[in-house]
Amino acid sequence: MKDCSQCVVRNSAICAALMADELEVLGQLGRKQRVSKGQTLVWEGDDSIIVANVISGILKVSMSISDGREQIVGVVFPADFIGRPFGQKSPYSVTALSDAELCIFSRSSFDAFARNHPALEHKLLQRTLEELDRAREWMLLLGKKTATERIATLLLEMSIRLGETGCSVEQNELNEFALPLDRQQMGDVLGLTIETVSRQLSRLKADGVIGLPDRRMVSIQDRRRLQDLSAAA
Amino acid sequence: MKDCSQCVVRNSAICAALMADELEVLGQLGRKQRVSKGQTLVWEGDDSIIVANVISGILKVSMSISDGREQIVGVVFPADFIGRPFGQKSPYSVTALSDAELCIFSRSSFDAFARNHPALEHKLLQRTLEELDRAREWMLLLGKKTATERIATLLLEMSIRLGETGCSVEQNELNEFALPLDRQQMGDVLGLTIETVSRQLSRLKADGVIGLPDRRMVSIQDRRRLQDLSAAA
DNA sequence: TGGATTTCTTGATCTGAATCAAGGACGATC
DNA sequence: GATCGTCCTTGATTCAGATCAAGAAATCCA
Repeated sequence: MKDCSQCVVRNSAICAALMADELEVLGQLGRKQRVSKGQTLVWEGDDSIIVANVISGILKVSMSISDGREQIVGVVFPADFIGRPFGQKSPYSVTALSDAELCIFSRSSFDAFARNHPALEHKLLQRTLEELDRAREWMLLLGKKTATERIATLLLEMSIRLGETGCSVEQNELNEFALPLDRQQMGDVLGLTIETVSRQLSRLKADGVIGLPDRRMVSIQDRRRLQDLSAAA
Repeated sequence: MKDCSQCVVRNSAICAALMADELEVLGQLGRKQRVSKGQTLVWEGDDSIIVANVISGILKVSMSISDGREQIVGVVFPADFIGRPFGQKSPYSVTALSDAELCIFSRSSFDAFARNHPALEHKLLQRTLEELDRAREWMLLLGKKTATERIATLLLEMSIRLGETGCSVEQNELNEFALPLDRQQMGDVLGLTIETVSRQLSRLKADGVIGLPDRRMVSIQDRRRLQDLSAAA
């Protein structure tokens, strides 16, 4: 890698744990790579060869059953970490939902570097704990929420996560944003079919809770109502 | 704590990362405590005050919606770690499903100790990554599997996790075991109602796939068939 | 510019699991 | 060993969301 110090996610990715000199060493291990929309970086069940930081773009983490049923188990944003460190196999696939830029490491070299840099491992631990919290929150959604509640929860979550800028501190909930997911993918995140997703969105629009300027764009018109509908704890 | 070196989970809990002298220091920070079945140690939304290692017994990790709907998002076994380190609030509750023995630490003192003991944090990271894998596996179950598939998956998972003895290496799948969950709790893990759980179990029994000697006991009579029914990847 | 393709919406119908409603079996207590 | 309370099973019915089936609206590209 040329120059990590100039990286846009330098202060928000796990690299923020490192001093300039350490960062340079890590930089030697990684390479910047562009991936295009639809490309799969890691395949479920394969050996865990690579891990990466996301510089730009959005990716999905998914698991599936042999007959083709697929569940999206995570959506990854810039500054997030992807891949399965410290494990032989990757239990899930990682696929780009948009064109994306990554900073890729071989898992083995990343593992070795991390083991010698406790501050980096600490950041990774914090991120993994947050990811686990999010996964469990989603288990509640998948196990117990109705279709309307699921859609409302997803829209609010997206408005928050898309609003977290690279500058980690600032975070503003967006009231208008482009969904990084198509209808099918929304269904795969929510455990619903594409038709149910479409119907629920139409109803929220008809009720004046949201606007749908075009296929991908959502505007939140009544956030309070959306929050009530989301059945938050 | 009196003597960690004699602890039954000394070599399988995260403490296995520590040398004898470090273990003694950690031991000073913790206290052994018995909790009885039904007792809740951590409440969803409260400040994260304590973390603990499980010495014996089984506990549940759960999240709920204000109207009372509850999802069990984790089942915790001996040698596992509970609580939310490095975070202000606990997003979930932890409740004993059986009488249990714990080795409890105040979160702040545990956090401080862990930050100075990278090997311990590394173990914790590994465990958290495994827990995340399990949570995602369960998201697939909750989002995409049928009632029969869910029950089959749970029975197989229980036969494996209950078969992991304290001596981390050895692990044998049990063909007869006592469920640590009642029917309602099975429903809360699987995103099903108690009636559906009961019906599915009755059907598996009628089909000769399992036996149900009494309320809590399960015997697996045709593991291959149960595996097929579980819709594993 | 105009078809072809993909993606999304809407309607009609079906179905798996939820809900409603009894009973039955077990364990505890006296 | 009768009585109570809890937990579990089974049956009848309902319903939310899946499935099946067209169309409509974007997007692609030739």
